[in-house]
Amino acid sequence: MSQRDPSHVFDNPTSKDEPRVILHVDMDCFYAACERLRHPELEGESIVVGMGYQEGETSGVVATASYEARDHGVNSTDPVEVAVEQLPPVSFNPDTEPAGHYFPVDMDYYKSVSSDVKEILHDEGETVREVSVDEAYLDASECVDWNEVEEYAATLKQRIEDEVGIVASIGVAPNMSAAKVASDHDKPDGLCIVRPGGVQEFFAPLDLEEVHEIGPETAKELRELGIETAGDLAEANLDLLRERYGKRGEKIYRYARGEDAREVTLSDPPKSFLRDSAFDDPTDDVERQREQIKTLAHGVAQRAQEHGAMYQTIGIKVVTPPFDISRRSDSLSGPVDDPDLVERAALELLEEFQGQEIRKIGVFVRNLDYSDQEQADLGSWGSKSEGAEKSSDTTDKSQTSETEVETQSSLTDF
DNA sequence: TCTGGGGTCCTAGGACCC
DNA sequence: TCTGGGGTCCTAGGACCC
Repeated sequence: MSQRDPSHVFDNPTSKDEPRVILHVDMDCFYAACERLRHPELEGESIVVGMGYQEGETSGVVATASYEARDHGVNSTDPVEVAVEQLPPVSFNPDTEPAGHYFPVDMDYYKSVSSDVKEILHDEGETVREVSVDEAYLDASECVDWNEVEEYAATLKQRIEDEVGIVASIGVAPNMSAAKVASDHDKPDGLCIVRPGGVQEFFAPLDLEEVHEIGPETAKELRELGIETAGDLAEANLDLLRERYGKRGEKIYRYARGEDAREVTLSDPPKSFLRDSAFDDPTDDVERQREQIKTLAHGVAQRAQEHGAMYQTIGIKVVTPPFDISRRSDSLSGPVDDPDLVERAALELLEEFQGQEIRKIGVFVRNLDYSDQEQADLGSWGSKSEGAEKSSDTTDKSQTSETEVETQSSLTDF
């Protein structure tokens, strides 16, 4: 874009006559495909990858099920306990039929496979936005014409299969939202092209949930208003949608009409980090809760460190039965990198939940800072600390260590 | 089927400042 | 002492995505 003719400098780059060529690349059953990649003997077999699952146990939920496993009734987010009833693990009894091969999630490995794929994408496209480990957008407007799109996308798909060994579904459209829906449309092993003139027609018959950013809640509400399909939504009253859903109302309206002006940009650095984990059973045991918090606090601090991020806000997420999510957080006067402080702060925030049964617990940091400026003075930590010292906390950074000692005691005294 | 471990954005309301 | 209108920052919760 920097090469544009200077006389066009006042043009809106998104409203140029030439429709953009946007691809959405989505790997099929990615975790299962990765396991198959390193276990080629499992070709054609049912594979289930479980989060929180451990060999020989039935804890956790299904992260990904291969299509063979889906044919036996195993789906994403099913508890492993339920999945094994449909499809017993081979390890339980090698003679049962049908049977599935169960694996715990191995993110490091999946990330390494993913980066091989992303390398090809960067090689083929101009701008690549990596959305998650198994998904990315490409803007190919400058390197391909709409009448060569099919060949371009097919080549990309083939390269991924040949060079990495896994199958991706690709959607091509003049904007991101349509490309995303298209990649899903012919899964698995899909290649779906929605040409500039055909976007509205493509969207009209779709189910509400297929529109980006419409989940079960919104879909239910919309149906109560008599809106059943994307086509209905495209013709709904925009003012009413705005009134009811704010900015999102307009977004889903535009998406349903096949309109999306977002540009494909490089991914932003993370804005928050979270480590959370569920108890096997909800527990009100304070010691267990505190131990969990300590582990998670150091885990999240380490993750921030690995990303070179300092944090200004520390918080906890608490899930109590049936599934009520609460968050509590506190902010500092400036960004820090201090795992022990994360632990102390998280433990203090946990006190509010004393005596309550907790099903799941997490520690997060937010308000990230990726520059390596000096750590902020810690003296003003916590909105609950007495206001008296507040006036002294902006002055001299050389006093940090002294102030930190004070802070430490104020955090443990309650 | 009650629910794993990550993330994002938006909104509402309170505190505080001028 | 009572008061208006506006801005900014922060927290908490909801909904969504993978």
